[in-house]
Parts: sequence; C-alpha cells; structure tokens
Amino acid sequence: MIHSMSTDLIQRLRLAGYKITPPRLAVLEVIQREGEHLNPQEILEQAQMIHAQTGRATVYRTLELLTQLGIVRPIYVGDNGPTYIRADGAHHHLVCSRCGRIVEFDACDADSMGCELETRFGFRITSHLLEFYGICPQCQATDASCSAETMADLPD
Amino acid sequence: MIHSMSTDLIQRLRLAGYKITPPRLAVLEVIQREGEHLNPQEILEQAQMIHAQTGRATVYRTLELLTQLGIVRPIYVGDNGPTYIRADGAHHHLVCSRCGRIVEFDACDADSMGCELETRFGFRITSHLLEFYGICPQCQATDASCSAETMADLPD
DNA sequence: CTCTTTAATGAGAATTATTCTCATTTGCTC
DNA sequence: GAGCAAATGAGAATAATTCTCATTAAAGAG
Repeated sequence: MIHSMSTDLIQRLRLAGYKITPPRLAVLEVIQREGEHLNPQEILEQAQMIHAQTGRATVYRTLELLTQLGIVRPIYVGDNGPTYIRADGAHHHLVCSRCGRIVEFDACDADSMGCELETRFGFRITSHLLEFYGICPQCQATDASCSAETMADLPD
Repeated sequence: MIHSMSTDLIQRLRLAGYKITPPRLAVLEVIQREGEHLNPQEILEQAQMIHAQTGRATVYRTLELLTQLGIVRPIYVGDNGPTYIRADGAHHHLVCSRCGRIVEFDACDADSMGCELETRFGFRITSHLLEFYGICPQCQATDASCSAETMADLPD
C-alpha cells in the first residue's frame, strides 16, 4: 500500500497497540488531506477511493478510535450531523441561531486562557472551539421590519 | 392550563406569529426549568408530565422552532446526541478526548471578544460556547506508564 | 360567545444514521 | 510462513429523526 502520510500518526497508532490496516490508513489520509468538516458518509466515499473495499462500519470504528487517540474529533455545526476534523488547531465560529449561517473568524484570546487552564486543571490541551451564537445582520434586518421578507419567515 | 412561565417568552412566540399551545408551553417550561442538557427523549418525558398527550414529533418540531427563535440551542457534549439548553448564557468545557470526561469552568474572557465581534461582523450575540480539548490528568497518567491501567485501554 | 380559518397536533409509518453480529481475513510476532 | 488475535465487511438490528395525514384547537372576526 502506498501512502504519503505522516509517519508520526502511524507510530501513534502502533504504539497504542493498534494494527496498521489499509482502511485505517485510508481514513487517516482522508482526514489529514481534507482536514475539515467531512461527515462519516463523505469519509467513507473518499476512503473507498483509496481502499475500495473499505466498509461503513469500519469507518465508524476508525473514527471512534482516532477520536479516542485525540487525532480527530467530531464537530457539530448547524443542525447537520457530526463531521470530523483534525483534533489539533482551533476553530472559531459565529453561528446565526435563526438561519444557521456560519462565519469564521480567527484571532482569539483563548490560547492564553488555555495555558491557564492547563495549570489549573492539569489537562494537556491540544485545541479549542469557540462559538458565539446570535443573530446575523441579515436576520436582524428581517426581524426589525414588518416587510415582505418578514412574512416569509412566518408560518405558512 | 397552569403555567408559571416567563410571559416574555410567550410574547416572543406570539409576536413571531406562532400559536401558544399546550405542548409548546410544556416544552418551554421544561427547558426553562431544567435549563441544561436534556435530550429530546427526556424533554418529551418531562413535557408529558405537564401535558400528557404531548407527542414526540411535536417535541422535535418545537425544539426546531425554539432554536430558530434563538430561545434554545442544541449542544453536543461527548459522543451523545444533541441536548438542548437555553440559548442565553455561556458554556465552558474542558473535554478529554480520550475518556470523554467533561470539566466545567467559568471565568472567561470571551465576553469582551464577543463585543468586538458584534462590531466587526454585525452579529447580535446572545451566548457563546468555549471548549478546550485535550487529555485529562487521569488519562495522562495512564498514557505515561506501561502499567496495568494502560493495558486496560489497549484492544482486547 | 360562536364561527371560520388554518396552524398545530398525535400516531405511527418511513427514512436515516449508527451500532452490532459473526464468519472471514489479515497484521504482526516469533 | 505459522499461529493468534485484532480487524474487517456485509448486512441485520437498532436508535434517532422526519414525514404524512386525518383530526383538533388557537386566534381573530363578527
């Protein structure tokens, strides 16, 4: 099997006592490559391009395993099901409660807080998620007036 | 129907053009009362104590509605399904990737960031969620050594 | 207070997502 | 390369959520 993947991650799997198998490599590869917001179905499809026989159950099992190992983690955005992302790195979202619109931002003070929390609770912190919830400008405009747009939001 | 609930919320429903019905009042009451981390099944059960005929589909429909209105929002903790909380107020978690342990903390710099983001993106922000992911002290201890505890985490 | 309109409801069917089962395969160690 | 247990794939089973539709009832008009 050809794989151009971080030997480091493979080592982590091996050291934790797990076998290095084609489906696991495929899932790992997919998540490393895309990095963002793939749901189990999409991960299955992409993994099958790498290792055609990959089964759905194995994808779920692998995602659970990689989550346990702190390599990936599920993230819930809007009202979709879970998607998986690399467990390192931070995520910052503004989420509109009304329409579900998501805006990303960077710049975040959380890292310094993270350090403090590491000391305080003894966690070894690898990443964070900071989400603000509210109403986006567009939806505010809609709410404010009693125009046709407003009507569109009322029950049919 | 007897309900000792925030007239304010009822007004918001009414103003948005929705009818005030017993199941909606029941769900609203349950979420107001408990406030935290109830899943749809639990909300159904508790709502039925208030209004016995409440149906499951209606609970889902009401949760969707209340989410749209920014009154509640779903939150995903660990690998359980969604639970619903009041949309106001902040939530701060330390989540262990390995064992799923959750520690709550308060004190959070996010509010000032929230103000800045309101200006920058025009959102009207009502709450936030800040989660740090990492490995809890217990799991670190397990990882570090090659003791019996470590064995327990390896594949059977 | 009664009537009318139409949103909302409950029951259960249908769908979708996830987990489980088990016979078979395959990494890994020696 | 032989042995062993972990890992796998297929599909069954389960759980969670959404949809359908006939019926009910909330809200406004008169």
